[in-house]
Amino acid sequence: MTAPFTLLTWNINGIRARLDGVLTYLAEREPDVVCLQEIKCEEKVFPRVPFMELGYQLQLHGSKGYAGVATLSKQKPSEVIKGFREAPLDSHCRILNTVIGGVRIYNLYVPNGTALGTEAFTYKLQWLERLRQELDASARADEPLLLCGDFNIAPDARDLVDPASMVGCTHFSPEEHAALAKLQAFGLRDCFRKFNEEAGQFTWFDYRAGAFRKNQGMRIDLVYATAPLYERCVEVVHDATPRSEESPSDHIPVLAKFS
DNA sequence: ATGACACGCCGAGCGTGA
Repeated sequence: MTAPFTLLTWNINGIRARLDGVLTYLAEREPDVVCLQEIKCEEKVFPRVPFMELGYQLQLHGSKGYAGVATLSKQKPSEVIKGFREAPLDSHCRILNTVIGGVRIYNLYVPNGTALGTEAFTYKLQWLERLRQELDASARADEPLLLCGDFNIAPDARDLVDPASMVGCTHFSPEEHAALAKLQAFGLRDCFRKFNEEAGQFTWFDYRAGAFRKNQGMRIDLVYATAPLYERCVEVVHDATPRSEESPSDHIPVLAKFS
């Protein structure tokens, strides 16, 4: 995109349970591109009309009651790919790959992994490995490319409350960090950390035990960009305000501005 | 040490989340 744009990435934990809040937020902020994760519905059930009325084009990749991603944009994408390029294609519906205004944008809901040693954990690692392979085969680090979404990995010790207590747990294991590092080694940089080096800057808070009130969470919703786009990144903000609204998602939105 | 919320699943607990 030669023009400036704002990007919003937000795991909304069910579009049907969150519709009013998301619409209100988009109407206020008017981001150019919106990457939603965990829409938790099939494409035919997604409430398209109110988003179209806000001026968005909708690209959906969803399945019944679980996972699913949606990319909304004011400008019509020039390319839309659901899932990986090569079979097997993303049966959980976790990847939506679009080109909007000349920028390839991967909207990602990385598998949770459940627990170390489980099939789900192996799936998470393999999924990240496949993503790196796809980038190698189809993308270039010297072109504008953006990966954003719910990575389900806290990149470093600043990105959760008590690293010591997370040893042996998913989201902060050496295996996941290695997979993330390998993905990043394609030539991607963490846009939030361009502007903020502090610990305790979280995007997800457990619904239980007053975690949000106590700022006990994790930074797992991330925006990665290749160098040409990273240079154009002028702001990344975690916006906690929707968490104080009624019936919030357990994730807060992340807004990134590019000049 | 454990549990604590919430979603969507054809209707009740359950799988899943992180």
